[in-house]
Amino acid sequence: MSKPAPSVRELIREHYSALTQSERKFANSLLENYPAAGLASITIVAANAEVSTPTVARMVQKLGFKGYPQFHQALLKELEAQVSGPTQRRENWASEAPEGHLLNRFAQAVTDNLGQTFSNLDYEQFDMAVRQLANTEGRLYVVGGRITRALADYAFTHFQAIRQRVTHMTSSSATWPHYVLDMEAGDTLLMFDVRRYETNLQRLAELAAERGVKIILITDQWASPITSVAQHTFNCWVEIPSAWDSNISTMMLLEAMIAATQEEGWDETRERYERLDELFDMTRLFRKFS
Amino acid sequence: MSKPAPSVRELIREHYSALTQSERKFANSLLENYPAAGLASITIVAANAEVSTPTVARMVQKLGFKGYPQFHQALLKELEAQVSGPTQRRENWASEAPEGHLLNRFAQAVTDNLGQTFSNLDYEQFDMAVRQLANTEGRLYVVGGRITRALADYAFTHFQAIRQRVTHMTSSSATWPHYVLDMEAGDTLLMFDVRRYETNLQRLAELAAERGVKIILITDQWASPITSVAQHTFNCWVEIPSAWDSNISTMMLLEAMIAATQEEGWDETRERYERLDELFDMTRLFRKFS
DNA sequence: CAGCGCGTGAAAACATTTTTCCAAACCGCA
DNA sequence: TGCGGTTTGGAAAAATGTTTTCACGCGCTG
Repeated sequence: MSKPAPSVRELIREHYSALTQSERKFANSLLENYPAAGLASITIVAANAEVSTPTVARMVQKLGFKGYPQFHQALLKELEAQVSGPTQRRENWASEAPEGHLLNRFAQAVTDNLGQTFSNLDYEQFDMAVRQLANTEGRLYVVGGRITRALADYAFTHFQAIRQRVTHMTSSSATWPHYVLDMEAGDTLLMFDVRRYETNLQRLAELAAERGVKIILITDQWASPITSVAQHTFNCWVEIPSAWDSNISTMMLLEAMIAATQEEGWDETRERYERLDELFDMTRLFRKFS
Repeated sequence: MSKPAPSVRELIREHYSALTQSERKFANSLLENYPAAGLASITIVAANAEVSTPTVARMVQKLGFKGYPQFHQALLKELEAQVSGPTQRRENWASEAPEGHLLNRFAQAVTDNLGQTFSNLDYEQFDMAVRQLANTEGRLYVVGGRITRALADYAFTHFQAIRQRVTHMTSSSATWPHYVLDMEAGDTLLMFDVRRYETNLQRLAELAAERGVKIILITDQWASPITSVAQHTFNCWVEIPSAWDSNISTMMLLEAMIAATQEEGWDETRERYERLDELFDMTRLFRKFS
């Protein structure tokens, strides 16, 4: 063969859009546990993925194999090539990219950041902050800086779905005084401030604190000065080999908070969530999967 | 099992003295090309070693297997263990939180997602997409859906910093036709579409594709239908134990793209970047660390 | 050199796997 | 709600793989 045969993984990617729902179910099962989930007989493999044998048979044909045995052989070849291959895959999330490829350097940095962030996370603080976020007696204000505005937006979109009384303070600091005017003791202010800490944000934090607002601050490993007026501060590791900072760990923390908040107030908010879900269902074109 | 199962290699050595001539012939053939020479069907394996099928069948029974299929399975297991062994060792980001704490469950899910996303990433596609993103001859349009709007915003903020001619198509789809009007062949459209794929986005993609715009699609593991008109599609794993989907891996991919784009066109954009940096410096209050 | 026993593989019998076919379920759509 | 196309899995048919049987050949032994 002149071309290097594409891996089964690649074949799945390539044909994924042409696969039916059950076929995807199998594809996912295979990708999740690759390639082990494809090494047994078609009967067993199908049973593991909870689809029927014909489904698997049809799918491997879609991938371009003449039949299941061919597919099976292809997987074996890959496995074997990997074992006898030049270097044992590196322990991390090496993509197939070459050693020094940006993707791999990047993956390394992200791993480190997430690891650091997690191990420096005080889960009791986390739980308290979550309780605060789930408390719907006060309003919840969300605000971010130049870069973190997107995160604040993301937070807003989700919190809005799971609780009432949420406000996104737009990035134009000119409008902030209006919001502050309405803040009351018992309200919560979720702030994002990573380096180039912004003066405006600090002023806002001070004003809010004076009014008795509880501040939850998500910042970087060097900690924004807002820390001093915040109830709860969370530090996220953000360094990557680049001129700017990564917000993946920030995002991770945020999502964890959203998930926890939702779990916290699930009984009360479930109905709300389902109603919203239905509203979207009414306009959607494509079905959500199982 | 209490004892670690002995490898087939060991079994052969152990029983070697009890093997007949033809059986040894097969044993040697297997050891010479281990374990590949034992992975096919008994018929083929026997033919390769130039012995008869019964010989192989008898021998594997001598080794202690009930039949050829069991022997075959054992070889597979070994192979698989070899491959997944060192790789599988996942970093444990466990915070100090208790075992079943949401933080730990969440960390687990995120690890899996990032791992999956990375290993399914086609780095050649990635490089091509990056080259497209770095190409400033055409405009770069960025757009997202209901949830991914925040990501599109994040992308916009960064791309705007590193290159010229970037447009963020606001989330209100009513304004999209105006943008499409101005699109030209050679332009690039960076789209985010994760499930509950949105009809509007698909229409937009189709219109843009018709005008010769290159589409880079960032979607989830189930692939938005936009795939069919996109130049480059990237799948991000998004499942977490929650009613909604995680966008951490999406964010990771996005950041990797931004980093790569910046690296790609660094010489041309460095000056631009520094100038912007200075502008921010002029208004900031707190010093950037290190 | 006849007789015995073991090793071997052809071929038959058997078991399993794979494929094909088809009817039922499902889905989007009018 | 009913229609038309697609998807799905049960079951039978076909193919393939595995095991067993058995007869032949070889070499050793008395």
